[in-house]
Amino acid sequence: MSDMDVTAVKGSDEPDAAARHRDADGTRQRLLQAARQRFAMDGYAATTVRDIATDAGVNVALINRYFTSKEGLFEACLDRTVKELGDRDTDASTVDQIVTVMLEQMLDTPADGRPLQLLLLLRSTGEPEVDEIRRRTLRDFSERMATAAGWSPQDARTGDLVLRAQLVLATAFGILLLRASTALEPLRSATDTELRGPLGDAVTALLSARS
Amino acid sequence: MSDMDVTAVKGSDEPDAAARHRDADGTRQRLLQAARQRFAMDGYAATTVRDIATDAGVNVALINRYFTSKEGLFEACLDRTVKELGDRDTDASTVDQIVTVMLEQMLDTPADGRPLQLLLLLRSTGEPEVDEIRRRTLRDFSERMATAAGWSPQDARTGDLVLRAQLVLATAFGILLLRASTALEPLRSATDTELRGPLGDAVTALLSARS
DNA sequence: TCCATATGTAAACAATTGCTGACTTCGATA
DNA sequence: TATCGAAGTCAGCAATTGTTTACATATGGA
Repeated sequence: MSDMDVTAVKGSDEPDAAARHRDADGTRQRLLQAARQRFAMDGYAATTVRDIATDAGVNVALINRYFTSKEGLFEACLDRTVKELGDRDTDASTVDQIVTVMLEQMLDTPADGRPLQLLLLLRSTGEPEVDEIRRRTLRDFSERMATAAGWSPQDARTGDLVLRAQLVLATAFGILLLRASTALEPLRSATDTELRGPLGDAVTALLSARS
Repeated sequence: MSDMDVTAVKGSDEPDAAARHRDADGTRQRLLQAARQRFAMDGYAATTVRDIATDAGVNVALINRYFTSKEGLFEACLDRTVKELGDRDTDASTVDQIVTVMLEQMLDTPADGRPLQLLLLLRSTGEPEVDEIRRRTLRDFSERMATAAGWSPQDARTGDLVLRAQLVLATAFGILLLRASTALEPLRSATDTELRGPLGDAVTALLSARS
């Protein structure tokens, strides 16, 4: 997470090592970014506010100033994930598109921490209220996926499609965990090309219309 | 904290509230059982040695006496899981049998904490040495599964079967997490009967011989 | 019976945790 | 320029953490 080398324009609001001082919004973003990374990778309890502050290159006290508490910072991270997850992929209407969206979510695009976004939904603070947000988000997500796969609440024949969509979700989470957290080979080093085939088989088997 | 909730501990001799005094081996077992439950459900960092001791109905200091440290206790839990995982399912040679074994591992058999056993392999202490044990165990497990599905290291056509087996593993872990830790409905309440169909479809699609 | 030792208990240790308050410093504005 | 508020720093608090130490007590063999 090196600094952007935007040295061309003087007086720009880029977070230059010298110019980023006294930039409250920039500081908030740096904290959010560092927190997402830590929370997603190591979990809530294993992450220290001092870790986050150090990663962000920011004083520890500012976490409490800008986010009230460690838990407040986590909720802010969660909010962003929930928001971005709500915007995205409302267009996926076929199983193939679902596979594409899933791969897109799970692929390493180092610029934004996309795969970490999802991983965050598996991390718990222990507070029931925050956990409920996670649960509802996952519920919504799986129901949208089920809908894209043909689910309609009235149709009894598609009754288990939500469950099946949640199995797809479970697969995605398992892959993310084994890759990012456990670093299991060869899964960890598998490219999206290598993953697309097997993952497509699994998702298709789970979501395609059956007799 | 009443003593009622610790009587669920499986002991060779009955751990009666009166009779269990001065039973070193029984105390070790009570600690191991409580620790597995906590570590698997809440993770390593979120679990307190005092939590474990209270669950086990045992003095905190005995953790260090019998297992040296919190991490030593975790390793002892891990050893047991690795051992039981090594013994089991060396006989699964067809995809159907793999599904059966997976369901057996994931089903709630309250007596022993089978699903928690697997979940433990996702929990990290942060110590690289302990993590390596987890990694190797998962690697072995997935290679055994791939072998059962027809993998041979020489045959290039089965080259991605280990990766596919790890996707099966990922699915299992995801399901366990979403059920036990996140309590996502309807997945959490799904019976093994309801799970067998979808899970069978996914595993078959991942591991069956393809053209 | 008596004592050595295994087992368990209680209290407190040092380190780390999240968090707070008083302080300084910068920058915009009157 | 003087000033006031926002942004950041610093030191330290109170609580919790894993661990250890000193002590109590039960148990079995001499």
